[in-house]
Amino acid sequence: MADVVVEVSGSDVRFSKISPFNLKDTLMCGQAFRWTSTGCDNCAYTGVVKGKVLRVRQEHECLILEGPVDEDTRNMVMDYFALDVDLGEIENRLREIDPAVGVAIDFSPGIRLLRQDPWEAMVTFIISARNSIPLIRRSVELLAEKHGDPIPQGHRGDACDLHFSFPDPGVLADADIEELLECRTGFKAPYIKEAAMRIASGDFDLYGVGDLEYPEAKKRLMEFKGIGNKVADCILLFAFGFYQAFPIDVWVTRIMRYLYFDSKKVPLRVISEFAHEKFGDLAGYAQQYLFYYARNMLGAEIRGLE
DNA sequence: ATCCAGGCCATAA
DNA sequence: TTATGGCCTGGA
Repeated sequence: MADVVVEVSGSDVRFSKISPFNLKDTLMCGQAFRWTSTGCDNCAYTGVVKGKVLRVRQEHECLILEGPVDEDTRNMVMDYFALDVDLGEIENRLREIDPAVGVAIDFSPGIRLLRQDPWEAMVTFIISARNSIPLIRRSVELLAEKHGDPIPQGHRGDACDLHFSFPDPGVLADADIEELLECRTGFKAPYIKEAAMRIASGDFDLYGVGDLEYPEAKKRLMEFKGIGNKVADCILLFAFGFYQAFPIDVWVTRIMRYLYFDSKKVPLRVISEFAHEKFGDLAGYAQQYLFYYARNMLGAEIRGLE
């Protein structure tokens, strides 16, 4: 348990004692898709989280939530950034498990795994299949603009541009496939509608997934069309905080083969078992550092690996 | 033009 | 149980 310190300075809220912390990498590493850099010198980020427009920035090793915000929002942000998690200890434990992961951590320390809204994460990562980050971002934004609610910003800073909440399951359940296609969701459109209908009808208790054990939770999610191994792990890791989840995309596949399998072709199942064995309940964090490192550092070197 | 980018599903053996 | 092809989309 981290002993985060919360203090109000002016209208802003400052969260300190959360070192190591890298806001940019945390928001832009591919786990969340509704943040954009704003403000002077792109030093701040604006995003929509659980129906609220947030503006945050980093000062030294602190997270600043720009205000004024009420106490609920403050607590929501603490939970969203999982500030109760002692990331320094996690990074050290991973370094001990394997210095190779330590290299990835040193490349980009302070990536916090967020606790996003499960429904939004579910739709987002269904969309992510066979898709690129810019297109995922656009699809999610289009869904919000066309089906979400405008969020009144009052007198807050950059009020000139309007933001929209992510639409509830009931709203997307009532949307036509054609409307979902207009959000560039492609062949995933029917998957989104079906998921929305099951959740809106109460047929599936999405928010209860967090109370299950990891294997059972994953099994349940994978019963949805459009949710396979990787997408299920993304939802479990980035929304529910199942840190033993280990999403394996092409980049993780490449770096895992490169580091542990002599760059040889290995079934994903083998990589998955290996990761769970080696990293245990820190697999999700290991994945995030390795993924980021693979994409941004080793890109050209391991691209050829399948 | 052709390829491919942070998968999944249906089908086939 | 593992291996293929197709799929929406849009940028390189």
